[in-house]
Amino acid sequence: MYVTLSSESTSADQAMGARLLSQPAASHTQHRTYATGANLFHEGDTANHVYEVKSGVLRLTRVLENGRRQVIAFGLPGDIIGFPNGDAHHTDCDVVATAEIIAHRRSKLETGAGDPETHQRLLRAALREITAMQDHFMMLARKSAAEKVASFLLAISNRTGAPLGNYTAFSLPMSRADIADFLGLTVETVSRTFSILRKDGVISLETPQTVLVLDTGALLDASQSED
Amino acid sequence: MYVTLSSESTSADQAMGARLLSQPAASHTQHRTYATGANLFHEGDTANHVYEVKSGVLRLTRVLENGRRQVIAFGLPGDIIGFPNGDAHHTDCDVVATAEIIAHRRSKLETGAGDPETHQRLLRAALREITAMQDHFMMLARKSAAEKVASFLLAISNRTGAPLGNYTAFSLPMSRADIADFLGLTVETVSRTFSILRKDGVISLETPQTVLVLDTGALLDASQSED
DNA sequence: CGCAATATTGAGTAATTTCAAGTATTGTGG
DNA sequence: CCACAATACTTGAAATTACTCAATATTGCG
Repeated sequence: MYVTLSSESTSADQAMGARLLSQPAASHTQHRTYATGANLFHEGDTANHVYEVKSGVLRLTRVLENGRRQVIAFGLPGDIIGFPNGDAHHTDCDVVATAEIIAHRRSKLETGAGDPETHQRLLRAALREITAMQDHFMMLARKSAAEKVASFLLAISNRTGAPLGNYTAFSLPMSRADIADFLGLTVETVSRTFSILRKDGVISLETPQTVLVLDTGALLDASQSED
Repeated sequence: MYVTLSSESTSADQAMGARLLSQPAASHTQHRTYATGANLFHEGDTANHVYEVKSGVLRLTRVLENGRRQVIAFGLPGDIIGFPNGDAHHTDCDVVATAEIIAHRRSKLETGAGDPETHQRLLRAALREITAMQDHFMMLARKSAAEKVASFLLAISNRTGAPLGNYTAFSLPMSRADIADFLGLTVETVSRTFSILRKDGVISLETPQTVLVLDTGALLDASQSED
């Protein structure tokens, strides 16, 4: 059971600087709330923690020299992210929707000494992450734009959706550009695909960030073309 | 330092059946040689081991219901593959080129008790795997066919290439279909791209499976379009 | 040597991107 | 609170890329 504290240190200027890493570390587990736009770490930063998302949404990104960007993953509640390779983080991690985060010292992942239970939990999360990324491969390499967008909406819906009458509602805090960079599409293609789903009565958008799934079956069909 | 034994049990009929998993396990580490075409495990199999590649090439694949296939990774010498999620493997693993394999019991990954050094080594391999997959994301989502093929050749060249005069030679034991399914392309596009690289004097193919890199610089340029 | 499997090449097509407006939405200073 | 600027999203048309289908060539194996 985790106690989620909204510490007072949530202001943008503090959060933006990832002050977390420079704080005196009294315990091995820190609870913090990060505001939208805050950065948890940059690519190349020394990795001292892995992060457990209790609420909100994080975004892991990687940028190629020529500016092309890839969103590696979104961190939703329940996810543990920021697994380092060697001593450094290999992605940027930013807050897309105000998030309560538990920071676990990296040593808890690396050795079971002291807290074997957390060690096991983090290890299992890392292995789960590998499987999740393999799913993402299928998405990136072997699905059409329509299937990608439908799969994405379905995944978010299943993870964070709430029933609303016969429908399912959820918020989409990330931008169309984030979605495009996650799915390997352009912003225009993502937007067009949303429009088609709307025209077909599969979803409805209260605002561009608020989705109502009207026909889950149709969305499921759209997520995996038949043949 | 590892001693690589070519055990006598290399015949196809034994290797094909992944007999390894049903053998009495006297030790926690087994050395085995698997012939081309052999299967180490299927998706859904109970995962008792992770596999360290000493020589040869393995292939990890995943298949969608509608038959679309994704090659998740190739296991080259030095790689450790087959990290399970829960108790089951989530990919198929087949041998593309006769391979010497060390099977480590899964327990060695899961707990440091007994052999903390191997535990650490396997854990680090899992984290390295996450990073490698993130690189693969950029490839699948954000590169053109030409860039994908060039990146792929470069990666294999760096991992397994041998100098030959001023050039670099290596073998490409996997089929064009495997390469296509790894890069998210069709066989035809892969073949065409090879032809272009050949016409441009970047590579030369002794046989379709034997590559000679004539101009590493040009290959490097091709792997990351300028802008 | 001949056959089956694999790889290459060609032509036409479908899908997504690119470029270019246009329309909302959001945030900011007056 | 409003006007304006900036940002984000949507839509359209043209261009490009990779795919599909089809035929041919090559390779490897029995």
